[in-house]
Amino acid sequence: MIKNYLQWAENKPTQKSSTHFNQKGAAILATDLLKSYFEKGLIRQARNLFDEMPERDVVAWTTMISGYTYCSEYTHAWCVFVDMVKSENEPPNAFTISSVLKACKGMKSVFCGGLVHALAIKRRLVEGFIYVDNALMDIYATCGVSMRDACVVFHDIKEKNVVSWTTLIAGYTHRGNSSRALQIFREMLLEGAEMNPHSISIAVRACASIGSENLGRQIHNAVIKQGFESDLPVMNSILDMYCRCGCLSEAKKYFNEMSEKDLITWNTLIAGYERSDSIEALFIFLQMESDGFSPNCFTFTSLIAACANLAALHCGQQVHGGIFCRGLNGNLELSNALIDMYAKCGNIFDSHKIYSEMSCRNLVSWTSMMIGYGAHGYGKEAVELFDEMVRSGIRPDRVVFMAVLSACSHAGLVDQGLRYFNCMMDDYHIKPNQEIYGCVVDLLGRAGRVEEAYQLIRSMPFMADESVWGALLGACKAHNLSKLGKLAAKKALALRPNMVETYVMLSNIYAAEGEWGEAARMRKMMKRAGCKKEAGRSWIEVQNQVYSFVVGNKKGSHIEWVNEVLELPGRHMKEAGYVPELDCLIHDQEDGT
DNA sequence: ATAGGGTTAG
Repeated sequence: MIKNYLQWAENKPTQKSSTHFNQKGAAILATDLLKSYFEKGLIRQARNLFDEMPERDVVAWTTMISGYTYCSEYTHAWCVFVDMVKSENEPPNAFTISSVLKACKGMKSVFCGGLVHALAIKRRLVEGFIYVDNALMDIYATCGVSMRDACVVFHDIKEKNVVSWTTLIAGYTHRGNSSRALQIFREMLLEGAEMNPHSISIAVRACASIGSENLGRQIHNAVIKQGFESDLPVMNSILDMYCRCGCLSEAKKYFNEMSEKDLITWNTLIAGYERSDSIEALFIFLQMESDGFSPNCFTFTSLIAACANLAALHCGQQVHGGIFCRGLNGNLELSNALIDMYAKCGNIFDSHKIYSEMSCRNLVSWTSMMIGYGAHGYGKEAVELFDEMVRSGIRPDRVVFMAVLSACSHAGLVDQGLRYFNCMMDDYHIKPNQEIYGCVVDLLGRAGRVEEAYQLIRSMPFMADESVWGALLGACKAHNLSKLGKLAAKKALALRPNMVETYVMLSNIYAAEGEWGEAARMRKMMKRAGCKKEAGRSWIEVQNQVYSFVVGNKKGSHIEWVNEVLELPGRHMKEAGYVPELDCLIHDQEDGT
């Protein structure tokens, strides 16, 4: 190996005029070669060369550490650093420290980061060595328990630069504290630090995650003014911001104007459309493929979610096939999306199959499976899964409590559900939000414990919103409690006067009591509030086509045989002795919906 | 000759 590089070195003209190699020149050339080996992914060759080098100076050691890190071999990088410190010949310099800190970040080891920090203090390589200070901030911000240590380092930096600010902002954003991140972004501008593409893209991401369209637009204007429109990460984050703020047509406009696009650009737009127009998301994917891009895990996750939203089982299965072909089926997020898709398409067994074949799971995996079970009426299974999850050492969050509570509600496991509600507050100190209260009201209400549900609302530490009152209203309607029902409906309407369902329900309560005048008055109020009831729409997939239909749908090319299919469950229900309860039907409006 | 922060997935 060493012969190789000497041969190579001899053929390469040196910048220096010296005609022969001294040791120093050879070492420099060896380090050069070391670097280019890593850049080509030739890790083995780099290691052999390093092992054969007679003199290894601090630069060579540092090149090894950053080379391994470049190739994502973080543990190897760390081992080189340990060997270097042990050998005591070449003490690490600021370059070494910042390189090895990046390796610590790759290992997600704040412990190793702390050791390096201690060594850096001992060798007086902190405060004033901006690369070291910024790298320290970065490891504490990304891997620390909180932002505290990162802040301590930040405040001790006398001359902060854009990188210091950006690292701090990114730390808060990635931890989900985007408003703090944006505060710091403002502070940065006030202190006179100039924004650059890096700081802009993280600030825009923060805007996107809290839906701050206003600030997002301001930053977009600044981007145009300063000519950063050609920077891909910047434009991708702006695209994402418009998507998350619900400005899809604008997002598409800027997408079309982009001269250069990468896979992330396409993925961002597909994910944006998936949330509100899943069919369009699938069309954009087809365009993406004809543009020569191949899908990755991110693309597939959005496509699977789109199929889930559309309840398009066949399409979802085809996408699943594509995932398999590319060997992407081990991806955690993708598996989570598949669990959800199969459950939403009515195929709970395939959902469970994906779940059970996963080699590692996160909170989302468990939650998706529980939501699936709950929606299919498998309350007991959801409850068992929840207990198993807690036993396996995963700490539940509000979303998974929501999943298990809603499963209990649908399966009529009232006391079980109430136990989880109390456990959430007492053992995990999670404060219930509107959604959780709504779920518990629903849980009590379905079981006929409507008075208890009302008392729960009265005991809430904040004002119940229209969805909580709506849950109570539903319970009142199911159990014919007209007095409390009227109260719930009025409360809900006071909070959201344009909720059609509430008017219809209230009107129906009056109608059921024979108070036709009041019932008609509600209808008029509803018209005045300018709202119209969306017809309840159902859909069915037959032979790779999704058909949607409403009650009383008569014309259409395919509706006749869809109706035929639909008669089957009706017949089964009749055979089982089911008698429809006619006074529960929502009274039709004049326009026939 | 060796070191930096940014974009997509519930």
